[in-house]
Amino acid sequence: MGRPPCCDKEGVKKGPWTPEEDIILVSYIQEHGPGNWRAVPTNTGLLRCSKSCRLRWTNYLRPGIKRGNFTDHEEKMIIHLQALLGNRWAAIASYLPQRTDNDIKNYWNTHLKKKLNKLTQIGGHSKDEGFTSTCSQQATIARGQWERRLQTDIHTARQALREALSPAENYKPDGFASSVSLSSTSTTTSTDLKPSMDIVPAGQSDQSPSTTLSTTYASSTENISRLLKGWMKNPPKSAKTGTTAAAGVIDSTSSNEEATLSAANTTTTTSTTGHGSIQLSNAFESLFGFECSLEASNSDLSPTMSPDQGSLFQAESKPDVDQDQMPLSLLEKWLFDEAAVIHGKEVHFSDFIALDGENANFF
DNA sequence: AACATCTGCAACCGCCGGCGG
DNA sequence: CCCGCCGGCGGTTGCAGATGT
Repeated sequence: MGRPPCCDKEGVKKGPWTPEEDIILVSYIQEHGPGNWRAVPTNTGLLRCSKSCRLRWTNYLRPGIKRGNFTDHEEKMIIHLQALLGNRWAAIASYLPQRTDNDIKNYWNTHLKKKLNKLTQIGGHSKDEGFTSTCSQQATIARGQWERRLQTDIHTARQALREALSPAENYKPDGFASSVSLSSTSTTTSTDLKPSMDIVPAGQSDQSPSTTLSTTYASSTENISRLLKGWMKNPPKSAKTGTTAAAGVIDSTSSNEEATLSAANTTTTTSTTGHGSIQLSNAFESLFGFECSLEASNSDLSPTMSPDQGSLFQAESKPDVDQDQMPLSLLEKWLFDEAAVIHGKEVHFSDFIALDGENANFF
């Protein structure tokens, strides 16, 4: 309250980042690992506020970010997740590990909202756009069908959840437990955990690269790409062990990140994380990328992914606090606050989707 | 070819919550 | 318990490039 914004300081540069700044930032993070953003401007000499540095890193420079066109599956997932979660872009982004919340938000605001608006105006009878017609139908019927279906699943879910939570509160799948334990310290660095993704430098996409790419920035992205590749090959020594104290925020998660990122370069995954994330994505793609097979929703999700995979994915690659912390609290609320959820006509599907993802852990 | 309008996206802003002193 | 710091999140803006006239 009343606290001046961090960027009010004189001499803080604003506006687009230059390639030089990017390289400085990447170099610093290469050296120290992500985190402790407060120290970044002072240590690097960048005339940027810490927030700007963090944003630049998480939204643009961070390895594993996929840029360029969204696939149909991604679009469908976004549409449905938005319908279920609302404008909780970070939560939505957590289900699309390669996309940033900013990216998804932009994509929604510029593309999908428009599409859906158009379709709802038309009445949802568009036939020329396979995707959109499918999605408009899904968007309009999804709630009802999901509600019905999910309500039928509620009983089962609740039973299982009670069993899972009540006898020993400490029954948590490994990943879930670790997510809880890590959540307090890894919120910053976990944002950067996009394990086992091919390094797709900013401005380059592994699929149908955007033709609107800024050519003026191409050289910089290449530079950064090289930088990052170098980073992958030579993970920061300090970030692995010694940075913990220095950075203050770096923890074991970061080390995992480094390890995983290193592994990413050789596609040798050191843990199941990457596969978990991919499988979860696939699971959701199977969930949302249906031929309108909403029937596939819950039942398909669970077998696609082992509990460990799902939980590991959540623990290690889900930056969002919802993924780390919401499940338990939400589940508790959901479990014990019956009237709010079950009897209300307006069932909060955000709860359900969280639970749905959680089903992978619990069921 | 020149101008106007539209679009996409990077970045900023303000608020909020967690955490530690 | 209070307060300040820090980072995360969602909404919004501004600009550059694309497209239309």
